[in-house]
Amino acid sequence: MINETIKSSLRQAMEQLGISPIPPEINMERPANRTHGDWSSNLALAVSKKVGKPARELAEQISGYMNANLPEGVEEVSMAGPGFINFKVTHRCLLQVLIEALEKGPDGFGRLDIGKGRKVNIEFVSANPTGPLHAGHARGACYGDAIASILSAVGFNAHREFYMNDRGLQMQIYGQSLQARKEGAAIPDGGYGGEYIIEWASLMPEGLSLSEIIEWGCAHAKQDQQETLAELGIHFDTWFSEKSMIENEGIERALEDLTTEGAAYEKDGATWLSSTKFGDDKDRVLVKSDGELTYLTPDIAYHRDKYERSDWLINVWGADHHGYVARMKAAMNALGNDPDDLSIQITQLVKLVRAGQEVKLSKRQGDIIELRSIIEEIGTDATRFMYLLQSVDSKQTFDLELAASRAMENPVYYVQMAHARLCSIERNAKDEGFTQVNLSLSELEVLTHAREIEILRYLETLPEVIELAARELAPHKIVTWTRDFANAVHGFYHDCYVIGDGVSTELTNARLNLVVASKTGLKVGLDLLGVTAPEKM
RNA sequence: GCCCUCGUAGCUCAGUAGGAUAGAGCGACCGCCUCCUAAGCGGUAGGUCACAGGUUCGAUUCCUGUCGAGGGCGCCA
Repeated sequence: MINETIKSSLRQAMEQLGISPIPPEINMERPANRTHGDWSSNLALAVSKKVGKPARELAEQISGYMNANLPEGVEEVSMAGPGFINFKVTHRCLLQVLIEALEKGPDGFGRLDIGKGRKVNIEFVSANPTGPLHAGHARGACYGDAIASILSAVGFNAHREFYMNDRGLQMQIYGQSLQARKEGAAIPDGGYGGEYIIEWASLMPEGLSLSEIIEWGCAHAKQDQQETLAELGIHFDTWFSEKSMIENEGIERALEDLTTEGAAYEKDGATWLSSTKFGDDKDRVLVKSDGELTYLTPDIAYHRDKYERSDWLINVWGADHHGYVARMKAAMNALGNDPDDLSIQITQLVKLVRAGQEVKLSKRQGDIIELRSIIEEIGTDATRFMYLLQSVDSKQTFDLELAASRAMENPVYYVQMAHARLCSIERNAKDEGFTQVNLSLSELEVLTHAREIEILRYLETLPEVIELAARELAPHKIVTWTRDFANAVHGFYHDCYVIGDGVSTELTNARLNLVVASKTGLKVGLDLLGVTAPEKM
């Protein structure tokens, strides 16, 4: 990478000029303003104090030296502002990204190996098996799946996991609700009042016992959820059953070990976790005085199980669960698992509007807008793209009507259209007898138009963007890149004809390389988001 | 009361491991098709980065406080 080359030449320049101390880490960044160059270093500003000379003076000295001894791939070094050293990269160096993208293709370009095959377990959705997935599950579903894809792309061994709370009181109530609806009776107090219960009860076989009803209901809910997730292209590696930990005594063992570690105690007829010892603000009940487990206890056993199977755990939880973070980390800490290996990502709420009007998420008692109906309304691609559009740290609002529209102001269409246009150029070129053939650097040198340079510059940043998205578990950074890159593609499309009068054969061939490389970039980005890259629209 | 996330253009949001003139899309206004999808491209207007302190050569970014929005503080799940 060119920035590595620049770093070592900076270091060399300091040595030659006798400037010390040389910092262990030299910081290279992309200047916000392109006229400042392709790369920039704040080296002079950073060391100015220690060296005892003004930053501008140091920057002047270093850039002067480097201009006289230009590293490979650098065209110009300059000092600017309060003491930045800016680098302008050569045209040839910029063109290299084309060769890389074309050689690696959509399955290789932008892939890194920072994960080194480490196992990361991503638990997300984990809806109760008592009903269909609803609007509230959408953001976590899209987010969890996207970070799993991104982490895979940077060399982690990613595992998608869904935790099913298939035991406990709420399953009893769910079963009783189904049973009541089956018999045409009123649902019990605090029961599941949703419309879907009536429908599901009618699908249920006659004459089942309550425990059989629960088993049927659980399986039915799971299947229903699986279908919805499949529509979104989300497939879990593991559906982990809470009940299975009763059968294999995992919960019991967790309780015993907490007691052995001195992290659990008895009080008022209940068993408590001394979570305050490990950073929580109060102790939490593990076993209620009636002998029933709280939600926390099986979840502790479950997380411990995940620790045994993975190097890194990521949980995607809704904002309403954030209060749960401290106690889970405390419990893991008590059991001797490093809480830093557990990342808990909280997703903030999403508000839906339709044509400017807020969409009420809960329709009536027990019924919430189903995720399925959102997918039906706006389509799979728009669902994924829109839910990934913004940082999960922020509350989000988006318009269903806009997301469903086939119009330029719809960001999904804007990006997909850029890909479709590139494909269209390829098809038209083929009709004219041109097919894309990988060219050499010198043959690509005809690509000098400002629009072409802009594409090269954006394309080059994709691997960095993927790395950042992985490091920060932030898929929306990839979304932003695809939107910016699509903008560059549309500009190129508009101003640079690939085939036609006045375009030389050499230029057509070079531009076809740019077209295919750009397609690769868009495809890589969209793949990571789980959005299709259409050939035609 | 305590905890979490957020507050950036009229609207929806990027940006911040401290850096140069704070960006995009939409909306408004003005241009651009005899030519690969005008489902597009370009331009103009629009900002006290909620507010007040602090740290720093430098703060939208870090710290403290205030205000505002949403969420959470159960022997519920």
